[in-house]
Amino acid sequence: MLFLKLSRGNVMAGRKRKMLSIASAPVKAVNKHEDGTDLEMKASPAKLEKTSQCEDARGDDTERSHYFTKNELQQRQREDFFNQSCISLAKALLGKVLVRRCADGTELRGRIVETEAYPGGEDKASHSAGGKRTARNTAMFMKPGTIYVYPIYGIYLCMNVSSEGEGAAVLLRSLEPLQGQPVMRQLRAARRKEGARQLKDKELCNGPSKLCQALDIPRCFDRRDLASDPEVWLEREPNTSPAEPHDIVSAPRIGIESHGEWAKKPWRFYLRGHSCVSVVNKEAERQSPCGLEMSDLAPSEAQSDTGQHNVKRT
DNA sequence: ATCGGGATTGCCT
DNA sequence: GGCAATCCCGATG
Repeated sequence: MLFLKLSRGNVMAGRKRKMLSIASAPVKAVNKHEDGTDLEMKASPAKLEKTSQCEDARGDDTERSHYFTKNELQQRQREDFFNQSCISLAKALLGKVLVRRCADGTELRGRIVETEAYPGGEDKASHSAGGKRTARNTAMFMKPGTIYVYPIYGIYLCMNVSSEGEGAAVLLRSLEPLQGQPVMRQLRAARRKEGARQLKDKELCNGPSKLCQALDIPRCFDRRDLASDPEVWLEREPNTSPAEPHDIVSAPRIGIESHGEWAKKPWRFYLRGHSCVSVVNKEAERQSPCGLEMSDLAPSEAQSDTGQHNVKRT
């Protein structure tokens, strides 16, 4: 197999991470409140540094190479992709695949099916409203493609990708699981009541904090570069075309009701009819074009959903 | 130093 | 559909 050498974590770095991982791992492989994710959430900063996923694979110059396969280089989204306006990027991300390479080499993949644009500036709903820059939201002001991870409600995380524009970023809201579903299910189950029913595939990543759990995205990924990081990146699927406008529903963003007129901006985007979307907005779907002319629909159909589920785009 | 709220989720009725 | 969980961050004094 052809390997191309770039700068970032090599084999030795990987081994070192794995050993540290074992050293800090709980005795039971998967135990509620003792898995790595939980540890990450509750650990003090000093303790946090010892978890494998939070060890900075970029820190040590002597262990700083990573071998990307030719395939990886062809499909990985490079930095110019992220350099577009916030709303444009939010739509362009739909259909792209988020990849997470875990410390043990396991790769988890999910297709992005729902996003929200937070352009910043006047937008009161954004963490960067009014150009406000804080320790938390610094990543929103960094170069397009920078990951912004923030904690919410004390117990969850949300992942964003910065775009062009001061303080602008796109929230990732839902993924369609493509690879590593058993691992995702394990990561998600660790936070749930013992003995709870098994989650369906479409429930693994259908929410902003769910996808962070399922892909093991920790807080310390904040400010990393999605275009060059060895542990997380974005791919386009081969032989697929971008989502057509009629495949994309735009609706008001979720959970920001208190922000008045800004809550009404239709800056949530999702793939029409996709079963992994977290919240379907029938009103918005009725209003936006959907490929079929309204005159093609019987009156009863025009008022209900289109019957599409799990739409697979070509 | 203290205080209030949050780009959510899961469980319960 | 209601509501508790849970804590970091930013605002305020």
